[in-house]
Amino acid sequence: MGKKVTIRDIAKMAGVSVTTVSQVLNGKGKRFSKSTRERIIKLRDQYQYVPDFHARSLIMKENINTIGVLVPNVSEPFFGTFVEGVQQVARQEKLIPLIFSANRDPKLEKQYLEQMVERSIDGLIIASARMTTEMINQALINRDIPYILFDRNYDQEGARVQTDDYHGGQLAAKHLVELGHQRCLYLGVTNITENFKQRLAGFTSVLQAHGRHFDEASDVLRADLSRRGGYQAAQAVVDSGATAVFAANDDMAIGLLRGLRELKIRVPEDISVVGYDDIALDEYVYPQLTTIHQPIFDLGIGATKILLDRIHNQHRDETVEKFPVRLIRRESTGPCHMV
Amino acid sequence: MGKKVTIRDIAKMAGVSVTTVSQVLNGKGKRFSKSTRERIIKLRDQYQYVPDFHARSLIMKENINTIGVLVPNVSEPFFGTFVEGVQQVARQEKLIPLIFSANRDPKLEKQYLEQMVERSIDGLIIASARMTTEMINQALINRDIPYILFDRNYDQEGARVQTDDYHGGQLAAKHLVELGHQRCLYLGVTNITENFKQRLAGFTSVLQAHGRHFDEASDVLRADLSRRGGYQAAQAVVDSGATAVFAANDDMAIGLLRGLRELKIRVPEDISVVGYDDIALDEYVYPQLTTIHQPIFDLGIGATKILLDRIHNQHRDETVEKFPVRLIRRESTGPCHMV
DNA sequence: GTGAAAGCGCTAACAC
DNA sequence: GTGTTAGCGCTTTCAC
Repeated sequence: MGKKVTIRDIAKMAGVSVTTVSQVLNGKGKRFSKSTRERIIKLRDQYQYVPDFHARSLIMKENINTIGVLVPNVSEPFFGTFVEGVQQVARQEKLIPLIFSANRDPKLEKQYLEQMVERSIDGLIIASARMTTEMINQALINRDIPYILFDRNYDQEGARVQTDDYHGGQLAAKHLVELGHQRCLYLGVTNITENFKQRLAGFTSVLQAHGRHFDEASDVLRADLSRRGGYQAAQAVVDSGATAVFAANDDMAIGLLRGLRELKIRVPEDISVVGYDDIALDEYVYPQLTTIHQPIFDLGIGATKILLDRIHNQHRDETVEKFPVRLIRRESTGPCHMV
Repeated sequence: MGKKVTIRDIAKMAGVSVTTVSQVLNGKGKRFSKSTRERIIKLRDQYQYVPDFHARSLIMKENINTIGVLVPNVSEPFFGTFVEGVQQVARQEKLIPLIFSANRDPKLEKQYLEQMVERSIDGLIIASARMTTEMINQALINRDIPYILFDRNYDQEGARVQTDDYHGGQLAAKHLVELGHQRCLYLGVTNITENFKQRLAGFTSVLQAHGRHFDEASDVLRADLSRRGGYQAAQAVVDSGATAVFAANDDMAIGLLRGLRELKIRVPEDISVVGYDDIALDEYVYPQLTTIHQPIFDLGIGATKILLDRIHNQHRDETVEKFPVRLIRRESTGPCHMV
């Protein structure tokens, strides 16, 4: 316990200068005698000397091998899986991922962002629907830190990984139309971020193309983007008389499933439910959830790889990497049984 | 974009010395004239000057207001909720929580730990069943960093938050005995960590006290500590002929629920299932899971508060704070229907 | 082969 | 009221 051993301590004990120790320990000590080198190495091991991180980064300015990851909430399965993808690449590349979970609080997000910048991270992955590019740049204080955006507005600039939400919405609608449903509902938030808007737009377009009536005023149910939100919306869903619901994400859908069950509504016999994301949980709820699959884990991997590329190659272009979505049919959807 | 503005730049522009700037910006500038102070503040805002973190911590050595949180896996609901508890306190206390998710990989855990130490965090919360106190101390390189243990072996030293796992096991057994079950199974890992051992011991003790036959060789089913593990164990559970199962945690129980459903076994009519933890999901699965409640969120809060106390007051005692567990009866358990 | 010296950006005694 | 100076622990030129 106690005083930290510094490079000077080692130098003194080895009877050499700090320069020598520094050089040797950084693999630049070819010019020193073998005996000196060995003496220093031995001392380092013996005293468990580790160079001070701050002193080091004060000089070196880069190559810290740290990336920051800002997500709304790690405890949501969606972001949890995303973070796992990031971590997988991080492990391979010997990167340290600093995870920040900002609880969708813009002020906190900004604060965390500033913290990361101060701590001289090499790059950033930002999954926040709330922050505008402007806010991000401001927090980055014009420092030249590469970052990748994820799960956010389309209308912003910046490199990012993205899935085709519009197509996802289309897939959901097509599936329900094929099952014969006449009246379909969208359950979710309508205007918060572009990705949700896109899902809804894709959904609407297919519905209308098949002659279904759908307008936002009557066929969109707003609810909190959470299991609880979906749960609480169950009664409204039933009251609407619709036979199918497309939920903005799986969490809502799972909540809705519970709500419907408690109201003695059978899924899919009475009402079909489609979710969005394909979180790991979907197979464990009852009935198993039909959903639009997003490759969440791969998105984490992809985002990290792109980031690394930008860190090392100083790309200034705004790559947009698209990942495919697809329908996963499980048990929560079925043919329309309305007479 | 580009050069970072330093304290010297500000000083030059304000026509004062760096000391003046430093003092003013750190709220220690009472002795300076108002005009000087205002000039400096204005310049800082204008150029968005932020003191360099590393330069700062090189001198200050503490009061960085950062704590490290090491968990096996943020994407597991249990740890996700725990981390949320930590974050709540962190927000209130203006602490920055650095979250590390080490995927139960001891080497990674050690590496992350070292990283945290280097980055001069003020304290640590370690949730790892794998690391021994010795390993932790080694990674901490004898630096005097306060840390709190969570969800791990009892037989280690160190301050920690803890729940009474033995009692939890007892509660589960008592519940099943009261429902008339004769043959009960324990599904889980048997000997990895003390908390699981305790659950099993408590469970066993009550069963035997009530004259039930229970021995580890035949009545303990081993499976992976995950939803998948529970799922895969379903057939074995059925084959055993038992009418009730106590799963080591909720994730396993939820997996088991799915497995039993697919095997057309009714829960709770044919088999009762009790989980452990009371993760938020329990109310959303079908049937809703009867479980032993651990105050996960509160444990996060508690751990953080104790840590803060230790950071500020330099306690050297090894506080062990106990949190209560209780049975939450839901739908997955019922009277034994065996003839 | 080795080391002295400069300096990264900042804070804090201690002068003036 | 304000500035000088001395580091924090480290890396890196450059001289010997």
